[in-house]
Amino acid sequence: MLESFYRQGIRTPRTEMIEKIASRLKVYGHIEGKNVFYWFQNHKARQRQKQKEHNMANISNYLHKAHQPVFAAPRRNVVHEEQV
Amino acid sequence: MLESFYRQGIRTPRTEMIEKIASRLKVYGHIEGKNVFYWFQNHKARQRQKQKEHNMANISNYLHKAHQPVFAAPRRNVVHEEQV
DNA sequence: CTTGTATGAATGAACG
DNA sequence: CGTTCATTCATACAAG
Repeated sequence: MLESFYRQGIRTPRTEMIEKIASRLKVYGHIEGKNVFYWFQNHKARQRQKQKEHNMANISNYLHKAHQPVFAAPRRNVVHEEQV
Repeated sequence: MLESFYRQGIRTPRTEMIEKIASRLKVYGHIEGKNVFYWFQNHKARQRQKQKEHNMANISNYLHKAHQPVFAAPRRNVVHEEQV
């Protein structure tokens, strides 16, 4: 249920929403508002973390295997070539 | 130690007090004034949050379960309506 | 049993 | 000040 809310775009629900969700979850056990709050906090953070690691992996992969320079700006009038 | 200060009523200490506390805490590690400052700021904020959730829980409880024929809710300091 | 991992909780730091 | 973010701690559980 929490994940469905998350998928619907809810990231950092307001206290009101939190309490509403918590009250619906209470049928399954002792759920408090702060539990819901922590869930969203953690889920968002870990989603970001995952995304970050994913990007890092891609970049790393790219730097090691790839062929084209990453930030290759069109060169013009290069007079003296330097080693980088 | 910080909590004892807090319990004694210190909420937003002045720079002078902050530095005094920080200097006493330095024996335990690299404590700076801003660390003490953040501590009081966070502690106060989270104390309020807790209180807020407590109130919300009561309200929620009231709205959902306690359908006693009460006509007036003689509550004061109900932090229920916020921005819309 | 130990090792790895998922997750709730907590807290320092910082933003708007 | 209220809220959000990043990081860490602690624990439960799974894999080996």
